[in-house]
Amino acid sequence: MEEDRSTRCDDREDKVVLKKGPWSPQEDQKLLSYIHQHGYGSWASLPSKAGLKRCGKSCRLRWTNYLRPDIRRGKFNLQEEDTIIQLHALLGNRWSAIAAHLPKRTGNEIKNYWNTHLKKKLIQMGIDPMTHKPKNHPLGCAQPKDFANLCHMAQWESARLEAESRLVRRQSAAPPLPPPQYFDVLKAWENSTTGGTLNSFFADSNGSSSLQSPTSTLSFSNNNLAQTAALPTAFGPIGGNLGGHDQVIRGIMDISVETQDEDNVDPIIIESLGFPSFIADVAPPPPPPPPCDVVAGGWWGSVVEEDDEVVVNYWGSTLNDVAFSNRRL
DNA sequence: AATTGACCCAACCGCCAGTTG
DNA sequence: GCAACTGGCGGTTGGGTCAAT
Repeated sequence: MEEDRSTRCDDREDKVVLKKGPWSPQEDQKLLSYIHQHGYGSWASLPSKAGLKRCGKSCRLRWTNYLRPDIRRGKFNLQEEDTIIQLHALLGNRWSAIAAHLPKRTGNEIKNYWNTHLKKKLIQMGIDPMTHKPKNHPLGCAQPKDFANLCHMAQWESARLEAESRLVRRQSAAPPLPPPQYFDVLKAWENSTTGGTLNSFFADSNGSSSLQSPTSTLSFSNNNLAQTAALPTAFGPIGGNLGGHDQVIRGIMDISVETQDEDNVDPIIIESLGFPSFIADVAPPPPPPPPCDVVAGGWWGSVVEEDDEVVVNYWGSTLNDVAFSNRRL
């Protein structure tokens, strides 16, 4: 492939001197009118065609973070804050994945907001913004396997979302991206809260599953299903108290309905939870945890014994929030 | 009014994965 | 299989703004 060398941002001897720094209104106008007429098929060749002395990378950034018409600027509302915090707990610093659940917000904007506002907010609440655990939480040393499974699902879906959006971008460069596909787990969740049943999501225990997004080539293998099916069992300790999965799920549904007031996240919930390390699969493995005296079931078991509703409430709220944000896309 | 420091955010940088020849 | 290239992402920075002194 022949590269238009003048469009690279790297320093080169044969380069055209490229402008850096803030964009002028004239440059914005040039970029906008070019994209309006031709779309943005190739960022590498766009600057020269549009008459801009910028590298393609800079043009792409300007477009995606500022000029795109579907960007909402201004303060984040409580619902958005809530969603960001909870998605960060699930996905870590994967801003683009988080942005996929926040319509009209860019990853860069969310990243900035996290670094300048939300991080401090959590710290003030006594929560470690990276692990989402209360600092010095006595139970913070164990991570339940089932939580890891749920986390794994979230990450898996996130990766799928990214792959699909990449595919779509390649298939049609100029037209705006379609709304991201549902987090399948959340889709089932949402379905269940609006008349469907979550049981149908878990119904097929034979290993086949209808969980497949229209564009995804991924399907649930037996192994994947085993992990997926861990969701109901993730509530096993509670199920033991409540008497089976159905009841557990119904309980979760009820709570999720109660948490429809998405502006209301009780900090006590977060504090009492001692969030598990959701990002454990993404980040390098943490140092071995110090020995701790928790009952069988570790973090989960302990918290459940003390306050099982709080745990369910958190997940109800988290999943509900993501589903809510998807509904608005 | 001048200075200082904190805060905010647009833009840049470096890295990585995927694609192409 | 390899090198060159592109697009995308997360981390970081620099300059503008604002409040406190």
